[in-house]
This record gives sequence, structure tokens and C-alpha cells, in this order.
Amino acid sequence: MRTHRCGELRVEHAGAEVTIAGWVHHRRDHGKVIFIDLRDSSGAVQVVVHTEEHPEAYAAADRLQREFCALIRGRVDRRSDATINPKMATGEIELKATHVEILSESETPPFLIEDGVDADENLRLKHRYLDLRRPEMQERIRLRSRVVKGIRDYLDAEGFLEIETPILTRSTPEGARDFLVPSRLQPGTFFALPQSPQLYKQLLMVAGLDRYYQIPHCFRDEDLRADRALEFSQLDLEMSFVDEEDVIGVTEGLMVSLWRDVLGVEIRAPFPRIPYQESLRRFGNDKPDLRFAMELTDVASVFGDTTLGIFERVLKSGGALQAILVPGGGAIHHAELRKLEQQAMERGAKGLAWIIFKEGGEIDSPLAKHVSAAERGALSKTLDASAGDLALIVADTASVARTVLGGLRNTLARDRGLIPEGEWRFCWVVDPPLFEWSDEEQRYMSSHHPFTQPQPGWEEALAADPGSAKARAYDIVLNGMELASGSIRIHDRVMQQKVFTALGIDEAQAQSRFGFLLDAFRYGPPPHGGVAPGIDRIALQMAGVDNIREVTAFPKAASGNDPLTGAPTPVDQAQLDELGLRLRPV
RNA sequence: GGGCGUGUGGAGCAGUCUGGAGUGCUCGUCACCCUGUCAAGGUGAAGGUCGGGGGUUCAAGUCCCCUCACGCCCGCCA
Repeated sequence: MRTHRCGELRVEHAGAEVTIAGWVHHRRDHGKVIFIDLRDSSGAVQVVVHTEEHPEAYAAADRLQREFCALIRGRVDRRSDATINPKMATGEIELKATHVEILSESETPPFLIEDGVDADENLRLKHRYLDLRRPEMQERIRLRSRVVKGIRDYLDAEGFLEIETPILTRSTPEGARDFLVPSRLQPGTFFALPQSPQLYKQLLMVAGLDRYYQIPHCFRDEDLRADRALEFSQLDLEMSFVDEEDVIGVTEGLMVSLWRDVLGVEIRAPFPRIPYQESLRRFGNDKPDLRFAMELTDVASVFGDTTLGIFERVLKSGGALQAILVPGGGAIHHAELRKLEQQAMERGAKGLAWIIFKEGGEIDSPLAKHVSAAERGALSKTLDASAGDLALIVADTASVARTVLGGLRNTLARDRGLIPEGEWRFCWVVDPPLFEWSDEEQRYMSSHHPFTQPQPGWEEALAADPGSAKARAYDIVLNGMELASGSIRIHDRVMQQKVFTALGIDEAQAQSRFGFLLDAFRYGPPPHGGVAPGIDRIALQMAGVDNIREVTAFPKAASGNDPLTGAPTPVDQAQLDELGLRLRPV
């Protein structure tokens, strides 16, 4: 149908008779001459139609409107110097049309098909096929495709096999809420959509397929976020006869190769490794953004003899005084500080103390009259503060103080433009706890998953303080976002049973839920481990966008529905009957 | 489940704090003019349940209450 693509025409095509097809991007009607920017996935090119030279082509061009689909034949002409458009890749040439054919007409689109549109997102999602016509959206889709291709190329070269595992699988109560699929053939029973192919990949290791990967869809029925969707893609990989170093090595090699192939950026490996506890201490969370400083500082020692009731009470009860120093933060308005305090309280703090350092050792703070000169000096020294800086202090349990300040650290860095552009700060967060206490469940739960191998000595640690047992797990964090999670798995049934027991899962329950895995472990399971990077998150970071929907062709809205298809929808009674389901009024 | 924000011709906004005629801006749409534009230009026109419901008031886009949709965050995410 076409001989060339719109965006590939250049000066060297001058004189050639070509046929192109695409969408009318712009039309500029000058009466006796019409300019049409015709766009396809490769880009756009200017078409010129003269009324007198080609009346039939002109008649068709006269009918063309935005987003009509058209076929145009003509001769590629070098433009005169005065009419070259340096803003277009094809701007040195234009197509003199001899034939214009309307392939299909278009209604006026609900928003402009242009880069940088600020249309309501729901409108974009509802007309995603139009939104995806925008060059920047197509570029994101292409980038994501390059990521996936890069992964396949790299892992294929490393001897990994791509193996599919079932989408209809078994519900496992641990972890996120499952999406359930009723079984018609076995009435009253349900499949679950996989949260990850975790158990299958471990079975593949038992099977001796010792380097496996796939890029599966995973499903978690939880509330959505900017970086979290109901369904998402992850690179799932697993290796046998490995320890942490092997998995980390392959992952780093993959990241280096992806950033090189997809972005042309050289990132350096090995990535720094930060122990989990250190990350909490310095950054207030387990996904540190290393692109800026503002690390948390313990200022309890400064206020050892404080007369301030709040600080005194917290310190006496074994709590913590933590601070971050905001360089130049003294200029922040009080109204803004109140917003920060509100944000702190949302995350569980009872308040937020602020102290602005001024010239001559003076301070500006609601607490000013309770802070002695010695304390002012010590605080300034501990935080390495200068005049004009702002200290934010949280007095609470260590955990709350860190969470709150970790959150403020990220918010402030973003709002105050402290985050440098174009930096890729990878790190591994290692040695995380094996278990975490769940207030809701009133029991310890796996912080990674129950198949994660504990570090040696865990049983003693468990007896003394269950929270102190560590896991052979590792997260890869990029610019403050968790990109991947992985671990060395348990391959010993006795150890697996002990971990289940620690989680409050007795032998009978373990057998009924995970019996197939325990059974497999009777037959010489190899030591194994793996990692699972999120494809969407890699793509969103590379694309420089802040929402997973921007790198997903057909995403759900944040409320978990699909504005394009209307899913989820009620179903016919007949379908429910077949499945043996009855709806309860909500 | 909770907090915050947004909702005004087809699109993006201003107007809401401090009530006074659907007022304004940019784009799009339609008609006419125009042979070198490229976000074309010129002239003119059409297009509105101000998300929905209720209330206060002589009078509500504006104030109050309820509600819906969307977005961000907390909870949740082995």
C-alpha cells in the first residue's frame, strides 16, 4: 500500500515518487494551496497540494480534517531554503501530492493528538486508542518493548530458558489479596490469578531447569498507587546452585545492559549495598533515594537535659529524637511548615518540631524559649547547620520518627528541586528481617515471603526477638523506588516447616496449602534463588514519568476500573448459574 | 476504611476566598477569505444542567449540607 513511512523521508529521497499513508496531524488551508502534516508511527511529513496542478487531489485534500486517515502519492521535493522547517526531522523536504485518497474519516477527537497534552486522564483512558496516537505515548510503548527485548536478549545469552507457568493457579492465603476465578467444572472451587509464579519457579528448579525466566502478568487485588496496578508485569527469574552473589551479579549485569541498550547510558556496577537497618536509620525507609542528602540524624544526645516536656517524655520512655536538616529551609513559610506538620501527623507523628537557624546562633522556632544556648549550639553542630537552614525534629518511637522524616525527606527534596536530573542511583538493600509483626493479624508474618531462606543463627534470634532474625533476601532500589525483590529460597523441608511453624502455620495447614512444594522437596531439591524486577517500574523510570499508567498501553484507572471497556461489569444470571454463584445484595 | 485536591461550552484554564445577568482567556469546531505555511493568518458564528441533589438568600458557579466521578497520599501491597 505504501512505499515509505512518513518520518523516514529525507533529502536523499528528493525526486522519488512515493506513497505514504497516515493520519492528518495538521492541515493549513491557504485557499489555493493546502499543507497537510501527515503522521504515522515513524513521524510526520509535510504534504503540499496545489489546486491548479492537481484538482482531484486538491478536492480530496479540501475534505481532509484532523485525524482523517489518508493515502497520499507524490514526489519528494527538496524545500527551498526559506521554507525549511528545522523543527521537523523531515523538514528539509516535502511531498508534492499528485493523488490524495481518504482511507477513512474521523470525527473531531475529544482532545488534541499532540505531545504534552493535559487532557483529563479519564478522557485519555476512555479514548486510549487516540491517546496512544500521540508520539510521546508511542515512544513510551516502544521504550517498553526495547526493555522487554533487552531482557530476553540478555537472559537468552546467559543460558536462561523462557518458560510459561499457569495463570489459573491456586490461592495462597499469605500475601496480597488474590483475584479469584470460579471453576465451572469443579463447582464451589476457585482458581487464583498468580501474585507471582513463585512456587512454580521453585518447582522448575526441582525439575532441574536450572536457569528459568519469564515475563508474566501478576495480579494483586489491593488498592492502586502511582507505581502500583492491579495487574502488572515482572521479570521473574530463578537459578539453581547459586547464592546471593550469583543472583545479584546476573541482575546487575542485566541492568547495565538494559540501560546501555535502551537508553545508551553507562551505569556502574556493582551497586552499593545498604543493610536494611542502616537504610531505616539513614533514610527512614527501605527504599532510599540516594540522589540527595538530607539524611536522618539522631539528636537525642543534644536534648539529654531538655526542659521541653514532649522531648523529655519521649526520651524517658525509650523513644527517639530524629531530625533532618533542610538546607535553606529557613525561607519556608509558616503555612508551608504547618502543611509539613499535617503530613507528619498523617504518618503517625504527634507533632513536628521545626527550628530555623539564624545568624549569630539565634533560632526561630515555636520551641525557642525551651531550647538553651548550649542545645542550640549542639544541635547546629550535630546537624552541621548554617544560618538559613531548617531542622525538622520528630520525637516518637524510633519507628514512627524514621517513617515520618523519611517521608518528609522525599517530599521536601521533590518540592524544593533538590533532586538532580538524569541520575541513576541504584542500590541493593540487604539483610532485611525475616519476619515482621502484623498488628492486624497479631502475629509475625514473612517480610518477603515464607519461602525465603533465613540467615544462619535465625532460630536463636527468633527465640530472643523474632524481629531480629534476618533473611537471605535483597531488594534493588533505583532513585527511591523498589525495582526488584529477590531471595535465596529454602530448599530443605525441615527448615521450611520450621519457618511455617514460626509463622503460625502448623504441619497440617502447611501440607494442605503448600504440600505440593514440600513433597517436591523430598526429591533432591537444589539450592536456588532468584529475583523479580517490575517491568512497569523499569519502564516508567526510563521514560521519566511518574505514573505506571503512562507506560501501560491499556491501564486501569486508580479506582481499579477500565474506563475504555467499562470493566469490571455485572454478568448475566445465566453465567452465574453455570458457575453455581449467587450474588448477595451489597 | 481515612486524609487532601480537582470538577465551569468539545479540550485546557481563570472566575469561587469577598454572592449581584454565564463574565473572560487559550485551543478546537463551523462558515467565508487567502498560493508558502508549518501551533498558518484574517473576518464572523455556534456551542453552557458551572459534576449531581438539597439548603440559606431578594439573588448561588461563588456560602452550607449530602452525594458522585477522577487524581495523589495513608492504611493495604507474603
